[in-house]
Amino acid sequence: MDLIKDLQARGLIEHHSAELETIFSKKRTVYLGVDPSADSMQAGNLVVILLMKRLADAGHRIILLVGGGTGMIGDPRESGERQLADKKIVDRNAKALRAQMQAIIGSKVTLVNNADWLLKVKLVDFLRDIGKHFTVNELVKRDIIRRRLENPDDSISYTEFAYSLLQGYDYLVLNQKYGTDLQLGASDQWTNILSGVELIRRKLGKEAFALTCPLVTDANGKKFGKSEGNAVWLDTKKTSPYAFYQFWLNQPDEKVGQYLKFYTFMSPFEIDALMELHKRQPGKRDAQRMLAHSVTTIVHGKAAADSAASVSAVLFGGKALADLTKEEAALLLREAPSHAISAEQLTNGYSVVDLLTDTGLASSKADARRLISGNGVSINDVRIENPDAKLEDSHFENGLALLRRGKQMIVLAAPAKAKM
RNA sequence: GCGUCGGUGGCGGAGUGGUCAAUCGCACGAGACUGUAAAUCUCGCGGACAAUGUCCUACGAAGGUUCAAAUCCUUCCCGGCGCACCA
Repeated sequence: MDLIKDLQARGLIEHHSAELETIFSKKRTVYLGVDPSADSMQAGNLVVILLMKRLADAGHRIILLVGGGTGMIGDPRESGERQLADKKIVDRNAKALRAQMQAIIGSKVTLVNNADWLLKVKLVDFLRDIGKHFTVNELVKRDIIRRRLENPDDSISYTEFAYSLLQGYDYLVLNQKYGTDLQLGASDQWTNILSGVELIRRKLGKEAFALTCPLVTDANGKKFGKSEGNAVWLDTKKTSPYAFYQFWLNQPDEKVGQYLKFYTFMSPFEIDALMELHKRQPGKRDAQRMLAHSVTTIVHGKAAADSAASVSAVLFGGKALADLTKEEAALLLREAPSHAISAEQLTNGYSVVDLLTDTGLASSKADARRLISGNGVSINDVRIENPDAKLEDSHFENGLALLRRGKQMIVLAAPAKAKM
């Protein structure tokens, strides 16, 4: 299937600045900008990263821009002025993001940081050479800016107002330096991307293109926000491969089909066939299983995906810990998050509350107690009912205690000495 | 600069001297039902502890009045609006 049809079948195209046939009539140099406001990307960013990979695989040249310069400012949001990021943090985040994208997309990627040119820009030169090509009349018509102008409590600073010029300038620089002639982004970046398209046309008389994909939303129509606290990160330190796998496995029926198209490389035809099956037996969750395994493979590799699937099968297979085979128990100990308990702790009486906070399953002791009184904690699938409960020998099976918060958050506790 | 209104928990938004760790909605977490789903319902949602209670921190910041302050006063910081200045 050719690229255009594939992208359309997946619903990956939201806006495009010219006919798709024109845009893809030759090999392009494509760029995507990522804002370094965190040290890891998360599930929301992944669609557009994978879109880049799709283009790369189709033979287009790929440039990834980390917004080390624009990240100092931040693009305008719906409401409320952004906090300016600290320079050191931006630098550190930029490095982390760079490595992450490289790993997913592969080797033939050019990486640039707009701090390299934006931080050198002289104000008066910028206003003369770039600012002259933008009219305030046009800028104030933009949705987000207009909304913030109309709502006095959310007024917008000049800094954020000018953000679009910087992004436009990035495109201009990349066009001159690398011949970049296509910019990608999520649809919320559409007008910012067009700034660059316009700027290149006015200043250089050249045509450059723009393409956006839809913003991914969850079942409630909300976008996966980085600030929501429940973000699913690509960094294994922030979200373990097991948790990452579980996230995808838990997607609702209404969304699996779309996510398969957005987040995997299965062909739209295969996906449709799978969804047909799934509709007949939604309870089997085959579509979710496929989604979880595919995405985990893309991000963390096949070995990690296989392990996550195996651990999930054991944990949700309905078997008691005592009934696990040696192999299964070993697998759990190897793959699931674990926590060592010293002999003294055990003999001195180690409370379940402490165990919950020490393993990170609860954010505080108060939180741990709340969870226990809310029937949310179990060890080896036996519910802990007393908030003052201590960890005892009887809690261990095969030398392990499987601590569970809710259904999916698990940590294995094992005595420090006993190695299996 | 002057005047005026405002700044409350992740967000929105009540409260305007004790009954306030602060109504309510959203978000989030747990439970029930299910299919590790959705919808629905229930509970929870600052922290520590000798824990059905006690204490600490918290309503922009710092002081003050009071037996008692999110609530009153002073100063400062930040934002909105109006006026002035400047054009």
